[in-house]
Amino acid sequence: MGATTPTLDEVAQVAGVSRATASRAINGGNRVSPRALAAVEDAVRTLGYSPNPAARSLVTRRTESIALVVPEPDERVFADPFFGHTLRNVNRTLDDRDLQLVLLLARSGEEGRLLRYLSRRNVDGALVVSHHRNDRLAEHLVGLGLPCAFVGRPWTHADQISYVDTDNQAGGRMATRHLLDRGCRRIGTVAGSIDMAAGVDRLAGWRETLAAAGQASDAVAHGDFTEEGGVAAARSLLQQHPDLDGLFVASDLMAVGVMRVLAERGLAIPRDVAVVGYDDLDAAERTVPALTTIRNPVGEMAENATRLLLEQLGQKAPPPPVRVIYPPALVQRDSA
Amino acid sequence: MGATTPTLDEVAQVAGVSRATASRAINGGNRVSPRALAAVEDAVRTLGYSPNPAARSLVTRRTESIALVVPEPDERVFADPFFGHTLRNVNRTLDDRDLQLVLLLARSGEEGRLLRYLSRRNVDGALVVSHHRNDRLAEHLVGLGLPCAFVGRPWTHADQISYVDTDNQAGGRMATRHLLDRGCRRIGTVAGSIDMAAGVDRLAGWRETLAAAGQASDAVAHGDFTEEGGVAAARSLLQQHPDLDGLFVASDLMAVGVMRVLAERGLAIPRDVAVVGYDDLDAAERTVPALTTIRNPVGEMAENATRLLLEQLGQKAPPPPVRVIYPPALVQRDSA
DNA sequence: TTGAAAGCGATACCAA
DNA sequence: TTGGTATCGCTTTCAA
Repeated sequence: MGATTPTLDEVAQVAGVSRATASRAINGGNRVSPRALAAVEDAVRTLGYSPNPAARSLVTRRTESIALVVPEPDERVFADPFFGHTLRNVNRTLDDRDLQLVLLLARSGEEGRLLRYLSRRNVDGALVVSHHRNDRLAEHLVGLGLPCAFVGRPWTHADQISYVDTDNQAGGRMATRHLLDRGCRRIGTVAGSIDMAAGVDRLAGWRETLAAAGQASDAVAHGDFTEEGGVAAARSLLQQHPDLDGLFVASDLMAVGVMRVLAERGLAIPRDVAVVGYDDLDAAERTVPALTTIRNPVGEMAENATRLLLEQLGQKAPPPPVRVIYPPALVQRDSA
Repeated sequence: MGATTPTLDEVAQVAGVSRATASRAINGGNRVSPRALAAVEDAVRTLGYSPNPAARSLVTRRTESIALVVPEPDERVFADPFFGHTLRNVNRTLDDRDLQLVLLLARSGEEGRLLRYLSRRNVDGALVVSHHRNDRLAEHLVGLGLPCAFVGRPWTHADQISYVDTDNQAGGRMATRHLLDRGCRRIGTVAGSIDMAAGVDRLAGWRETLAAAGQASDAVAHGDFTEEGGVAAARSLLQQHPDLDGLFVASDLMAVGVMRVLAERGLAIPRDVAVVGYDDLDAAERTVPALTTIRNPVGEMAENATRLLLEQLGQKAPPPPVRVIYPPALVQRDSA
């Protein structure tokens, strides 16, 4: 079977109406008599008709799909629960609307294909997550005039783009203050990538708090937000600063790696070294001891970013950019 | 500014050629004089032209994109390293071709939207992963005549669909035999979902081997291939059969949960209870003790399925379905 | 409420 | 090698 897909013309013919009426009947049924509507619906059913999306969007100039853009080598995407939570909440927020979500990953480090896909307006809008300093996404999207919303502050064009974020610097301060308060005298950090706003801001919060307390802020190692990155960073950090008694780790996933290293070295958590993570995703509850961490409202952020994007899709003129910043919160468990 | 996107007509005008020539120049440049080609390329650049995909695919009847279909509630997708590996290898295999990969998840359990998307031929082909007994994907795709390939044997229409798989039953036998060989006398299993071929086949292999050895095969609990599912299954299994000394767990991820439960109960692995997992993804190396498991060539399968799909895309007539079955292999580590 | 007809922006055939 | 032109399948005025 699958010979040829029926067209709207055939539907109209079978229903005994014009193509125009058939079209109206299919799209909401406004200004169509009940009689004609029923006839068309019947015809659609018997013919197994489904509209050709190319033909449709050629005239409507809409694709009825939006992209979730993750400019990230795919290995990382699935290892990090952050993405799973985000995807899930985006998807959930889309439930009412008849929009298809298209997940776009930067294929093997080259973003050309990704940008081209967006340029061609294969989607009506884009949600950007895990944006890096040197990807050209913000610039590209603004130039394109494509509706978009970022999860996490864009590096450039931040005044022209709607985004949601948390106050990562405040989170870094909060974590560091907690370590100071529980008596740590030598506090290091496993920071995130410096090409991501979250990495930079959390580090700044840590540094600032130590400076205010008159402590040295030289014990820094950078991870890449992966568990293995946490392992490597912890190793080099402990190597250079064996006297550390507190660690602020810029993500829970990295903290898992860090805790593995501490365990290997026979260092007790929190007695020898106290550890504070960041994110409060499921990983945090499962570590031994349970991880004290800074809660990042990942789900709310994803949902809200999606809403910001959906709002733009209706409008013809781009609405003024909106910014939503969530406050972080300390979740105390057993590691600090 | 994103006023209006230039059309091919404008490009042609600027380049001083006809629309037909401009089109040829853009698509491969065959039968176009070097002079005309250069002029068009210039015009494209200065105008910032990119072709309208809707208009294009209206006539070519191709979308230049393929779907990775995951008929799975999204929570699970990201928790399982299986998907990450699959996605990554699919993506990698696509690197040479200028095809966009579109990830389609069944949104909150309803597959209607997903099937509709495929019906409309929004993609040129589909790769299906994690297919369940009661989803209508195989039937739907065959009915549609849409090129497709499955990772894992389809429940229906298996003779009309190309797919790759491993011999899961042989894997189940292999794992169980290993437990018998190391002296286990009372072997249970945490099986996978019975609505997935892999779940059923691995269980069958276990059962068959115990029967052949004259042992009881009544200690069965079902998990859903998640870590939490493994925890729950292990609890109920140990409750009912406290005398177990060997466990075949149908996925590494579930095995992680199972090992947590055993640890809680103070049961030593493998001394008190030997454990064999399935998949051999990264999780297996990280457990303590390291997990003995059955290796599933996930990467090769994904790559091969992608190739099977790509081959179909060229053809006008559907080529005969191809089936590739990989042999499983036991990877012995410390848990059994 | 209906239908005739004018596009939407490309590709591809065919004659030149 | 080129360009005129017929499509592709649908939505959307506009008159009736």
